[in-house]
Amino acid sequence: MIDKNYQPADLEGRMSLIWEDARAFSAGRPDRRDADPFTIVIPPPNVTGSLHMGHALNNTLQDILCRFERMRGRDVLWQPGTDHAGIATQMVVERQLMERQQPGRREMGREKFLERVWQWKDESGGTIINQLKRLGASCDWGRERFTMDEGLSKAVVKVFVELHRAGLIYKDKRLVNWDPKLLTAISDLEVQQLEVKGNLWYLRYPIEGRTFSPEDPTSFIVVATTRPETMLGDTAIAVHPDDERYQHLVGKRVILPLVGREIPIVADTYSDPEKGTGAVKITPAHDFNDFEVGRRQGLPQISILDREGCVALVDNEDYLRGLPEGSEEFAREFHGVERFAARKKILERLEAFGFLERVEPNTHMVPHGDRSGVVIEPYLTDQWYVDAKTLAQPAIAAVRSGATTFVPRNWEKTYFEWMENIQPWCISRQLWWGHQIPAWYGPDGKAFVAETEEEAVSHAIAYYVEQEVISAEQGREMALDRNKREGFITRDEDVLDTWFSSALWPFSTLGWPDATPEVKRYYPTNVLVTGFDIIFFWVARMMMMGLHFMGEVPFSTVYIHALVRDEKGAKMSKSKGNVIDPLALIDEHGADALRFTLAAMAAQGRDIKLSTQRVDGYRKFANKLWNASRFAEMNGCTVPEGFDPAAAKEPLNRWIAHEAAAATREITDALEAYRFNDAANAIYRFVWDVYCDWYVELSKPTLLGEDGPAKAETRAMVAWARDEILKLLHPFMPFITEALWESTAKRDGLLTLSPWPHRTDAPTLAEIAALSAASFGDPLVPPILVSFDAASFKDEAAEGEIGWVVDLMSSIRSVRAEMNIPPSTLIPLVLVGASAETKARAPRWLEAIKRIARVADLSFADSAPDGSAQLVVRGEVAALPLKGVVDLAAERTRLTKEIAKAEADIERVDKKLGNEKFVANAPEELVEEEKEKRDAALARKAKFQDALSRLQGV
RNA sequence: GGGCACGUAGCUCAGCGGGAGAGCACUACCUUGACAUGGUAGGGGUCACAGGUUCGAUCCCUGUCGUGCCCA
Repeated sequence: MIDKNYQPADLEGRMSLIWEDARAFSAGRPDRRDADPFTIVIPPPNVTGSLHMGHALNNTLQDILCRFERMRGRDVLWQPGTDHAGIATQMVVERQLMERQQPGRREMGREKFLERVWQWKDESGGTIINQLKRLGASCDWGRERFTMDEGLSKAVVKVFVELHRAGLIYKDKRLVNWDPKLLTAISDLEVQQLEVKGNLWYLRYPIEGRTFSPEDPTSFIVVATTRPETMLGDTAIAVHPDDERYQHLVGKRVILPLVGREIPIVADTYSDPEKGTGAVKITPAHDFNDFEVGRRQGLPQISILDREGCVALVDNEDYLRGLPEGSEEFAREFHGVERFAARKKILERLEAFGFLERVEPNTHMVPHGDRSGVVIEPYLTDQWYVDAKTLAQPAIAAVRSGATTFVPRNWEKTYFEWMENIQPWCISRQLWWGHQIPAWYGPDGKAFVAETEEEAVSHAIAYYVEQEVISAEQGREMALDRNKREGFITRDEDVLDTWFSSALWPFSTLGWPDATPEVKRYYPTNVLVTGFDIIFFWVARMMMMGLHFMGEVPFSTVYIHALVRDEKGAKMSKSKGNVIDPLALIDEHGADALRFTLAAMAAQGRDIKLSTQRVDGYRKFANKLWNASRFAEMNGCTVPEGFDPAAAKEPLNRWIAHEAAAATREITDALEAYRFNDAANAIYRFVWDVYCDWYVELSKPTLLGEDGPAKAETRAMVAWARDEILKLLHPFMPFITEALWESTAKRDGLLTLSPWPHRTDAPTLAEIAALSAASFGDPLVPPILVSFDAASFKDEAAEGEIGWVVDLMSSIRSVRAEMNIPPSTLIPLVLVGASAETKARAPRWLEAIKRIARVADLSFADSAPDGSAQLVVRGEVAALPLKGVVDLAAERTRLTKEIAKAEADIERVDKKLGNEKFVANAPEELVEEEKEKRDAALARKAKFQDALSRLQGV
């Protein structure tokens, strides 16, 4: 029994349990052992995450593909899991400690803190998984993985060690993006360039050997800078080698104001003569460009800030080297001053001594940490790097060769652009939550990279014995006794970038590095579904790691979907307060409605502007299906055992089979091409416009009429078509379809595991004509290539008949509305000069016509009765005698309009056909088509004119 | 500055070389035995603008204007 009302909330909960109990989404089901695998790995959401609209879209699309392929008989593995999200998670737990006024991370110590994070993960880390289940995600939940679980950690260590051994991971001292709030290095991708209104300060640097005077321009050189506080670490001034203004100064030295350091003026093409004064200060330890200039020019690097972004001059040997007497005092004065306070203080001092020439407002881009939001400091530190340039080569080649393709294609350009200019990837993070780097340092700081501490120890001992740092005897003792080597080597404290482990996701989740059956069966995966914002973060890196370690691309297709925005097109963000919570939408409208909305709006290459109104509309769609199913139930519609829809005799039933086949084909084609919106719209139209509005309506007379073969067949067919709908709609609206599947018949199994409707190639008339023409006269090709198997349902006669009924009814309704004839008024219908075919058809549809078009009775005549409204239906005239019922003037107006319309058509076609070039150049079929249109329009015009003259006579 | 999109009905968006489409909103009518979360009919668009290619351009090309995003 189907409930009277469609209530998504309880129905969706119930279906989730049914699927779970049946383990419906388990990969490797015994009955599919021989099936083709179909694999998708989920983009693992952060454990800290809560389902947002982006997740909802991303997972809806993946689920549609998985359910589609599962119904097509594939062995589907949708691999779920979560990401440990280093910085984000650590921040969440630290915040929690602070809110509860508990000891902070540092006070607790590393071990205790990590315990605490794990505890948090166990308690709260499952939130998003449950939310994904509410959305209907058909993942193989039993295989859920976490980037920091044992198996995945093993993969991470293995990858690190192997890449290090291959020279593709190395330690280097260079500038990194340093986050002075989170106190860690971050990668280029985690830096956001934000436009900031600042100033350009013009500073005078006195030239050595001249007496400095603000009045004497020859006594100094002016440099422009946006970061005056870094002048403490300047080690040169650069001018362009071709800049004539400064030729005479190259090679001379200047005295760094306030500091007193002597620094050279060098010629370097980095300096842009158009910008500022053309002379630029060089601070290699605090600016990426300056760092490169410094390297080229052999300049010292003087770091003048500490980890927290405060000036650090006391005991700073690099800074103090070579400075005049009394510099310590200045150093003490500025030591510990925060960077922005220091900027102000230094500017005041420069101004006081006449070193500040002028200030210009200047808007420029400033790097910010995407997590902390603070200004990033280029900072000189030792970090671990991946040689991304080398790893990128095969990854570029794989996309070039088509081993992996992007959908839509244009994202490949973005991918290439980035991959071809890829920079070393800084992978070490000064955090605690994450995979600790498997490197141990000996007493002299030499690094030993190994999979285990034991292994590192033995490498270290061997090395130091050979270096004669320790004796062979000592070495043996240390190897045997843990206590003896206490403190001999210490592990690197840093952890890896979260994306390092995510990069391994397509194979680490399958059990790699072990040679599991899963790795063999499910790698490479079929498609990756993700947003364009993580092509660099994730997709590119999976490509690199997958190719390097598995020797094969991790996925053959990357489907890039759009961003979900609010209804005005603004990016959803907490600060703007325009976030639409998918869970709230699910509560209100149901997961099915939300999913359908997202799918219907997921046109390739276009962002989704989500409106809740639309979601509500699709809930109504679900309600419509619900009620149509109730109608079927109330009329005893079931599919009898062994029923063959292809054997249906009734034209209406043959017609719906034909339409179902066409819809199947359209939906299947669209899904295969990732055109989710086309697929969604096709099923929507089929359910509402075809099945509900016409098929069910036209079947009512039969269903409500006397028992007999026609009624039995119609009952079976109404149910059969509904089942086809449930299947075709299931990937989009899994809950309601499964629920209706369950409640409308006794079933062998779940809908979600039922076979997808047979993809019948129902060729159009044009296709049949083309095929026949193409094969005509060729003895090797049979006249018609397409075999019309039992399930092909192609039926021109049925299509012609139902098409005529539909057109007739629509026309009558239209005229009635225009004439303002109330539904209560039944009018007679006269078919004028009807063909034999029409004469045969019409009585079959009498009941339906009476009912739907509000017709009193039907008769045939050779000419239209006087004073009747006349319609042209498929070239034949239908008359509605309206004498006394209707305003004849209104009918005259209507006919005049119809005639004008026909004339306009004729005129347009004539213009075309009158154009010699058109006739000469356009394809022959098109010219034929135009001629046919012309004839049809002429005939229509004649009939309306005839009708009009008849009306005049009244 | 470089790159990628996008300007189509009041709104949100499909379509993309041969007669302008959907949903919502709007107007009128209808409680007909699945559904008023419904039905029927209808109004509404020089497809941003200007050139070009073509027999033919909303669609292809160029430019202009406007909007958004990514990278430097």
